[in-house]
Amino acid sequence: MRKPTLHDVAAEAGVSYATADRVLNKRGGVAKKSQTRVEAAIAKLGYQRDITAANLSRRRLYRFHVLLPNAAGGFFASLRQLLSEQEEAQRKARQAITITPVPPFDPTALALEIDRAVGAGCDGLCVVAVNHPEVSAALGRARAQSIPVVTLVADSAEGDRDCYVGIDNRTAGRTAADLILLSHRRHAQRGLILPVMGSLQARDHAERYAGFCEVVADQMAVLPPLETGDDPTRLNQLLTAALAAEPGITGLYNLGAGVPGLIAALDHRGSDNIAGRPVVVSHELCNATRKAVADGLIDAVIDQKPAQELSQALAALIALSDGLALDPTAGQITPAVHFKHNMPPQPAAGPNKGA
Amino acid sequence: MRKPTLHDVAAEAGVSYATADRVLNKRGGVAKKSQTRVEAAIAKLGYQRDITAANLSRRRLYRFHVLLPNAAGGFFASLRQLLSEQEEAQRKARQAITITPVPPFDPTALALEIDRAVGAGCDGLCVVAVNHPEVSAALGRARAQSIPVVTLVADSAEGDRDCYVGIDNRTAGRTAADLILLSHRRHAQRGLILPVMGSLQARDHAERYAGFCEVVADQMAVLPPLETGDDPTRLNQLLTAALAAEPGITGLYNLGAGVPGLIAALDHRGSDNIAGRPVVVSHELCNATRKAVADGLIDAVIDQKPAQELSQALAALIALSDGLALDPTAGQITPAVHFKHNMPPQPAAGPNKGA
DNA sequence: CATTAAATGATATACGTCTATCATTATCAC
DNA sequence: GTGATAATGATAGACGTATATCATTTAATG
Repeated sequence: MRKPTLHDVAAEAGVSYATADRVLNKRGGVAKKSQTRVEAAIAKLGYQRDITAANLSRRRLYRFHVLLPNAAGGFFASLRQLLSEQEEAQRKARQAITITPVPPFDPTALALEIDRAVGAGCDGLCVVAVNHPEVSAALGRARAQSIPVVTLVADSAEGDRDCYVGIDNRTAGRTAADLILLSHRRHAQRGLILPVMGSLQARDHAERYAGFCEVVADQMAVLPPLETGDDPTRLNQLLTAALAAEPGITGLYNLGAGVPGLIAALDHRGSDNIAGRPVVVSHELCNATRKAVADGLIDAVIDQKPAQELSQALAALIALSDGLALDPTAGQITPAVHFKHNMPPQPAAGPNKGA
Repeated sequence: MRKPTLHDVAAEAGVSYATADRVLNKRGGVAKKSQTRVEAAIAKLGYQRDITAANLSRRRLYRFHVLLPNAAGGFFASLRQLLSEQEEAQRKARQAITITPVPPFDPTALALEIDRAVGAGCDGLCVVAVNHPEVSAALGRARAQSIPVVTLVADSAEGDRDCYVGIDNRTAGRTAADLILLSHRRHAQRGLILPVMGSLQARDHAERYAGFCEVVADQMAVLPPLETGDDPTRLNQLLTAALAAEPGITGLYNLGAGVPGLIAALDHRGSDNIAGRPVVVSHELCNATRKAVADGLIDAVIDQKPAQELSQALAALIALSDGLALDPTAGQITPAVHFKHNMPPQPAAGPNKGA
């Protein structure tokens, strides 16, 4: 027995195809009686609209807007790069993706771009959230027009979006804590840990920090975190000073950006005996962290796998605009943990061949 | 400008739709001249067949056969469970998946089931490979009929399959090594490590072992591996004896199955001071390893994320049967590393609601 | 009962591809 | 040139849905 079609539903309900269609697509102008009969038939037959046929008929193009912070270099730059590489492939799947760079941490600018995307016609939004009433309001306006919203990397309030795709930052902080505990595993002396972060205001940093402290606090001493604003220069200065002031530091958790500053401060100390240097755990696999791991300056890197995040975000948008229920694991990303000897190969950075 | 259709291609090539179709679908009976003109037109217009329309027209059903070892409990049991849960969702996507249990490590039985699946009509095979000429031959027969073959979890020779979906076992072994190195990081004394494995004959075990040794060998002493045949009882016996014989062991790498035996042997030693106990790294997140980590008997678990493997394997089969080029990262799975404080929630084991 | 509005049915076209049939034209050997 | 074969063109129906039009039936109102 093949999949039931809308014709089958109409027959089962004893109405015409047109009426069944009116119910299915909520076109209105149907008597309540017919409405219920059609719905009953749909339930009875287990009818599922054939989305491919529907899309074919509609000449559907999924128009997705992705708003990414335009921070130069680093994590978001590689995200933008990845996305533009995927663009061609997505086009084949009837997806037209518009990438809009947005000033980072600027709620007004982000809200403006959200409204603009909605105005320009859009079937789905993918946004790196900034927690702010203006942004919430703009996302609310989008969702009021039933435009699906997916937050990427940084989440917003649950009511603001349909799905969050990214790592659980609290768990990531706990992972870092476990790594540092492991490094002190066979060590009698109590550890002294220094967290290094961009800002306690940034929700993702705050969550990582909280998760980290939850686990580490009762087994080790944790110094007050350095807040660097993700600025390498400032990070270098603060960290150099802190290391000088506290020679007993046995571990560092760098949970934000500004890795070059971290490296400068660590490198400066010279490469005396490895066992004596603090254990260093950092986030995000990039050129800087790769090199630092290879050089033995960073012990472990927690990576959120931007490529996978992107494809899951787009998949979620498609599912949402098809009106499918998201399975609960849709947005979950398990971060990868990398060390000196299990580094994945550097992805080829070459642009697409051909015109 | 919208996507070009096959009609556009025909017009561009100056032939009829029928001829363009004959070329596109290799029906034969076309003059070489027309053939090249059509191909040139396809290239010029960048024509891409609309797969959704094609599938609609063909009433296509992807009939995939998944052959999984029928080992009771443990890793493959959870794989089978996952797969049957996904079945309903896949059906919506025009996929009919047949799960066939196969005796583990039995090349003849596996080859037989492969041939049977091919005979029964099949558009794609997903197999946990066993390296053996009989299996290679059966896979070769399948591929001779241009049935795509994906190996899952355990790879076969490169020529036998189109794609391998799973972790890189050598890299996983290196990850385990890095974890153990990290645990000895702040430790002056040279470590003494005992590897515990199912069999050196199993390719995945051998690869993990090799990767592990590559990294660890020059910094620590590695004892000859225990070969347990993945049997918990035997593992318990061998390990208990080994721990008694070598009280100086500082680390264990359990790279196969039989975790309950591992736990019995470790538990038996009593929970004296944690710092004194060997560091334990194991594979596969399951009830046994979860509990052992919670109890502090296992320090880290490397998991290959069976759910993700399955969905990637099916995605690869679809891409292959659509004749698309696989992107090179299609089969790559980055294993997750879990510790006591970053355990993911136990997935709900409930069956699908409704009939 | 007549009048108007609401609900429904019947039907046609389109989306882009696949498949099949049949008529037409080109090509070859002899 | 004749006949046979190969290549091509023209066309129609199907897949399941979306969308629109128009005619018809049903219900509501006075």
